[in-house]
Amino acid sequence: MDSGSEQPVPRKRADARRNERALLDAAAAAFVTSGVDVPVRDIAVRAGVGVGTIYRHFPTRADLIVAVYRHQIEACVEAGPALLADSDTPHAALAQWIDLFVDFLVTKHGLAAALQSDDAAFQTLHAYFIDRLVPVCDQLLDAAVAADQIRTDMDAYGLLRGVGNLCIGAGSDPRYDTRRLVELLVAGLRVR
Amino acid sequence: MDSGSEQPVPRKRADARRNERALLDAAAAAFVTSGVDVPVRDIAVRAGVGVGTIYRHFPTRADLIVAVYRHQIEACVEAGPALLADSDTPHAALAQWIDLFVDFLVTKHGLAAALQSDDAAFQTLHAYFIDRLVPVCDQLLDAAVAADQIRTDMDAYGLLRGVGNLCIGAGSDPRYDTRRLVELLVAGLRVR
DNA sequence: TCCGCAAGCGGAGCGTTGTTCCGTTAGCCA
DNA sequence: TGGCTAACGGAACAACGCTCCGCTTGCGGA
Repeated sequence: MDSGSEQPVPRKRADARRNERALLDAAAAAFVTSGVDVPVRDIAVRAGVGVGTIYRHFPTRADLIVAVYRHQIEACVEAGPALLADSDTPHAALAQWIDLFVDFLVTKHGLAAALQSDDAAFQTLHAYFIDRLVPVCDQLLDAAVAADQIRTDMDAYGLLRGVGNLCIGAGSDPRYDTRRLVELLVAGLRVR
Repeated sequence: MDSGSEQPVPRKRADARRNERALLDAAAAAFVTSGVDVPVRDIAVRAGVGVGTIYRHFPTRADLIVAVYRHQIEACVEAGPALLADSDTPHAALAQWIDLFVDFLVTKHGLAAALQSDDAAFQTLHAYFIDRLVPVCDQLLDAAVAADQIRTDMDAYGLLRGVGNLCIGAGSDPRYDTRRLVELLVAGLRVR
């Protein structure tokens, strides 16, 4: 964290900053209408730039996705400790936090699938989610374990991937109720 | 089911039958080494045929996948009633049957993901699985419900899709334990 | 204000894959 | 054996990810 009066990294050119902003807006809009798998060319057209400009600012699709959703993910990260402090029980906090995570995922068409993809282009995406969310989930799990509310043999990584997987295809079929399945999973976590 | 001495549909030409067999073998081998997303051309080369021949025999990738795995899926279908008859409790039968399903899915790289894909090319695949497996699962669920062993608010379709989803990415990361998560899901099903 | 340079841009173009289409080949039956 | 046509093969087209390089333009210095 530099507190100097001037940035050590030289400021980017005005058009570069303008394009980056335009790309983020265009990508966000494109993700809503066509999912995170929307063709790169479509995003470029929306933003009024060439495809080369996209790759210069965001080398992989994962970088673009992370940039678009960073704020929401961070909000989810910060909600963890807050829920733990406010909820009646650690298990309730865990359930509510997972609900938040599900809320986030099911509204981003194709994101849950991209998260589990073994495509190299999505490695950064996977890493970012793991890096930010696993510690929070770990904290919630630890608290619930300490309160003797859940089994001890489930780790945060596995749980988050499981929940993420259950969010794949949400909304594609009215008979597939993501939330009920997640609820089932969390219920299975309880000690009996 | 026609029991006449001759088929109403004229027998296919010898080369056509030979190629279909070669394609099934080639596809099975290609699926093992490269997953069910293996490029069509690769399968054609393995089978020693042109790509046109693939599309003539199997109009969509789903048709080819179904043809390759039909035997194993039918075995799973038939195992349902057998387990129900042999197991100690309906819930045990359900758990064992789901284990069989998981066994099948986790050994087919990419199949679980294809199953949930909303790609039109996989619609037939999805439909076939649903058509064959949902009734069996339904039977097992009904028996467990009748024995007061599980909750009544879960339908076979939702459960199977949930289990299928949990199988996505199996084996891609040693920290992701598909079987434990499925076990958790089935545990959450129990009445408490 | 003007100049020069390099940061940044755009999109043509290549490689990969799915899918179609049609000229050619070769089983099958009379 | 001859001819009809089922069946074949692969060229060709479309869609997409990604790279590369000639051109543009923002910006600091004179």
